Amino acid sequence: MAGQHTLAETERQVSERLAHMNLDFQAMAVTSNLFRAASAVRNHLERTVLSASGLSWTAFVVLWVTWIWEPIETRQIADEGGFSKATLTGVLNTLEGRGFLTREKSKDDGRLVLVSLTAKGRKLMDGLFPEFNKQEQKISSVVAEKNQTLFADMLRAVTAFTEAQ
Amino acid sequence: MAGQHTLAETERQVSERLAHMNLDFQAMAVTSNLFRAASAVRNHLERTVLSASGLSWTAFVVLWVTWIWEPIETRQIADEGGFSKATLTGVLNTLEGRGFLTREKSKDDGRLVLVSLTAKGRKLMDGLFPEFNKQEQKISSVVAEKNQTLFADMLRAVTAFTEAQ
DNA sequence: TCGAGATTGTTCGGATGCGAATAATCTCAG
DNA sequence: CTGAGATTATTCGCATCCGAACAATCTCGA
Repeated sequence: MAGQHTLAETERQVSERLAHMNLDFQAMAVTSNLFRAASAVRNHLERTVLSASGLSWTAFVVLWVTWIWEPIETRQIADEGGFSKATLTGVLNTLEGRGFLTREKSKDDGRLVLVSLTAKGRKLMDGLFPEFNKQEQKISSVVAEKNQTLFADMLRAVTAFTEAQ
Repeated sequence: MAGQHTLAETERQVSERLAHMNLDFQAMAVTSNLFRAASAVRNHLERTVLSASGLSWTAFVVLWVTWIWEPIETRQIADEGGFSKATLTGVLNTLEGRGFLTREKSKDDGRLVLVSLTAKGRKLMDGLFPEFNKQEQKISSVVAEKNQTLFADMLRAVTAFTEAQ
């Protein structure tokens, strides 16, 4: 990112190339900036916070969701994190191998697997998340305090609508 | 997504579990909803628009950036798309193999590679992008018209600040 | 009771995705 | 002119990532 072209230059070039197509450029700007922002923030947090612990973004999300909800069913981790069950299986293998969490068959329903953090995993999150949140705070501060709630609300609305489709 | 818990339930559980940690919950809500939104929109667009053409999200981004700027240097594609050069090499191999674009060594600088769409690739984007934009429009419509510019501006600010870090 | 259909986690094959190392090429001080 | 350093795309190894197929398990009407 932060490429040769500024965001403004890119948007100008886009409207120039696609002027004849009768498109909704405002909608294009919304989604395109949504992805740029998510991608930039993700890369930043991976570099500044997660890489020191050798965690990928997805691995961190899995740990975080488990931290909040443990014991948690795997299908719920995938739901909360927004990735597929197949992906989750692989990440759980990695994290279980590193000793951060454990899998356990549910007694009530033989199809389900319950995930919990180990003491090591809990210690990792206790140390990592405050640092993670400090970066979140810095990033969010570019949006004026009074607009942050509106910002989060709009993002929530986009999520809710899209998932309902 | 659209899991067992609503967004509100999740945020309540988070503040309950982490109440003792003195965190910035508003900042947490901003970034967490940023990723949920980006992920939901990406999954939705992949399913409704891209899967019919057998395109991954990243492959589509590569084609789109090339469509706008061709002929374009590979390093710029990676910049605009927000992924690494190593990733780009693989995706370019895939797309070149399917006949959507071509690579060509720069005459001015032997290190650079220029990418252009083939007629087949251009035809694909001519057909695909209007449909893609229609979905973008539907998604953006959940944000009130008068707020869309503010929304895009806030996303731009987040991107700019984060990349500058 | 029982079996067809639904649900779940895993496996499989193939396509991203990245950091580090590498070879080719360019730049520019001396 | 020249060679040390910078820049670029690729390669390599490994960890995601996904859809589809699969086996195990559960549900629930007949």
